Amino acid sequence: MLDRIGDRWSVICILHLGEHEVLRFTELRRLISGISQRMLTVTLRDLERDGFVARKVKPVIPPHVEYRLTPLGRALMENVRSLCQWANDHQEAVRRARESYDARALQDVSS
Amino acid sequence: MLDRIGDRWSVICILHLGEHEVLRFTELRRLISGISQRMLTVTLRDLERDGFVARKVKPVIPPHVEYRLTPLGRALMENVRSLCQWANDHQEAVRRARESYDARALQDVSS
DNA sequence: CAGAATCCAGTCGGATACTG
DNA sequence: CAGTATCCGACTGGATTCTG
Repeated sequence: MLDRIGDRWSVICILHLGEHEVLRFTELRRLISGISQRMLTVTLRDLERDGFVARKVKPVIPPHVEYRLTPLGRALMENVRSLCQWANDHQEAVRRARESYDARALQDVSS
Repeated sequence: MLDRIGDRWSVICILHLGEHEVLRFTELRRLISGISQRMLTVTLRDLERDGFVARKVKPVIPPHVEYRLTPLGRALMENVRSLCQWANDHQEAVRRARESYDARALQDVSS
């Protein structure tokens, strides 16, 4: 299951669905700028398969498909969100660590 | 930073370092059966670069290198562990969701 | 012991074109 | 609108070999 958490697009999808209750395919596509429609399709199918997202098709023309989090998906979203929150709070520390590491690496090369 | 959380080997490394305080390269390698020495090297260097892991080299022959979590790394580990805990608690639900999805998918094909 | 370097097969994901 | 299908370049990570 950690695969899904480790997947960039899955996380972003879940986060957006967490703030919007229900979203159509194209709405999600617009929210997640940069995602290809192929990856959105694949990601949503995987999330649906795992029981995190519910997909409802309204049989009209043109097609109308809604996505929303299941209770399980909402629970996952809470966890993911708090992890993202933590990541956000400490990203500055990581940035500094990287800078100092890279600086040391440069030193080691020149010596 | 979510890259690191999403990386399978990073998560496993962090978890092991969370229960062992300090580990040598080969000890980690043995604990994480299945990892190649290349990926262990790469993973540890990335974790060190991000400031999650401290690497201490004792200049003896043969080499003796120790890895341990930094305070930042320990904080990350707590988060990761609770997420893994959640994942574990709900993996059965996911398994069922997948089964029912796959069953439905088969139906749809045959109809 | 703890890596570094190289090679290479497999996978991922973007771009594009087509459809009910 | 909401996909599916195909092609293909890029990156990933394992296996292997070599080193202080």
